[in-house]
Amino acid sequence: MADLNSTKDRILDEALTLFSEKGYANVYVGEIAARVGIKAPSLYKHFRNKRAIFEGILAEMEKRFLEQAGMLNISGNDATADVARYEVMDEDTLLKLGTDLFLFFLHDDFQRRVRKMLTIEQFQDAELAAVYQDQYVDAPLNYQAMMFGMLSKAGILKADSEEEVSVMAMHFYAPIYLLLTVCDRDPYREIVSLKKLEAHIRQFNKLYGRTMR
Amino acid sequence: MADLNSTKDRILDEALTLFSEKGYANVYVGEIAARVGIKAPSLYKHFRNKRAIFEGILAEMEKRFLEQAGMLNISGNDATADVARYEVMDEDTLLKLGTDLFLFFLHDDFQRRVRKMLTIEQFQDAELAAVYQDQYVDAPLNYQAMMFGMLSKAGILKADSEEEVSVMAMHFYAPIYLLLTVCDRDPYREIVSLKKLEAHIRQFNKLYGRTMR
DNA sequence: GTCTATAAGAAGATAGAC
DNA sequence: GTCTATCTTCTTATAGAC
Repeated sequence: MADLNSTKDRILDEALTLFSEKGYANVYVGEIAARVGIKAPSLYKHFRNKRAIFEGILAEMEKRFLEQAGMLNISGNDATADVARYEVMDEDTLLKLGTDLFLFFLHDDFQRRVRKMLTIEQFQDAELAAVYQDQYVDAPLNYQAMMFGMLSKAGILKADSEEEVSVMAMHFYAPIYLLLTVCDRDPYREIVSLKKLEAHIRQFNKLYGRTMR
Repeated sequence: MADLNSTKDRILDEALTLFSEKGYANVYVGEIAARVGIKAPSLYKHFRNKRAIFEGILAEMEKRFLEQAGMLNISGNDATADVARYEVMDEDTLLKLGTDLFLFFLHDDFQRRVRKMLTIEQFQDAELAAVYQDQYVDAPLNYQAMMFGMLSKAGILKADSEEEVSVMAMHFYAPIYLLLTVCDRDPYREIVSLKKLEAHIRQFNKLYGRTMR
């Protein structure tokens, strides 16, 4: 899917779009083919069967998720550098952090389609559920907890224990997650959701920020 | 579905179970029939077609949701009575409130299956998305906001404005929602999630409770 | 209301020409 | 690698006996 000029990648791309809108079972191979501009039987020169297309999408997904996690780790492993980076954390920086996370998940085309597809297909198979769990729950919570842990050690946020930090991460991320699912369901709610997101983060900062206590 | 002795209601019940596990398109009428203990053609004496079974479930759903909303309104309309009820609100009462909400959504068999079915089918049709939005986002948030508004007027919780109350409701409910979707995806995470829920509510109380400030 | 038999059609997949 | 023609299977739904 990296190169949308190759037919194989265009198949994956169109299939992902359709799967994310209608679910795997409601998409017919002829539909995918039509969007690519070929006939159904030609698909079988690129993929063994319909299932293989789905698995091709999962493979691409895994590849991109790993790249993404790698990026997080690079910034996350060097605690000293990170503390330095976040030392200047104020309300507007926190707001930007949350909004960026939200908008990346919401607007990145690949992210959006994969998330919707996994939402539909998550109950088919434990592996899909695990991918969803990791990507949209555990990884963001762990990342936020790591960051807030450093911020609280640096005296910027107020937390008395490791557990408080992990709850703090949930308090920061759960509203982002909720608003994300709201916008996936109804894109017209995006503007209202962005306002709610901002109100959430400002109040989060008021509740947890050292300067306010 | 009220009377599970009638074949018609047993069809709705088994269909809901299957739709919530595999999605509408992956369930065959013969499968539903087999669970009820009849053959596929016999189904058509009770429902015009497969779609009518799905719509029968939606009708039952709407009926139960309305009953449920009625119950909330009864307690919600009389503000004086509610303030009196919540005046003794302390951390343990708040904890029970949140846990009850969580466990009702999670364990009530009808709720659980309907929520999973709507999760799978939400992108098929704007009406299904709207039902989901109302039942699992807007209604709980409005209810919590109403309650926290009263509690803050009564001086039990700390909020300076209407908007703060609505953010407070999101801070209370969003983690509940997130943990709910986690448990739907993987029931083995229920025990851990209940612990996280408790930690969340205690910290919420610490952040927003008047007594702590 | 339930059954068996069967029609009708949809959808995945293959064969083989170009 | 793409096409047309076709096969096969699966699934919904109907007909008509009991």
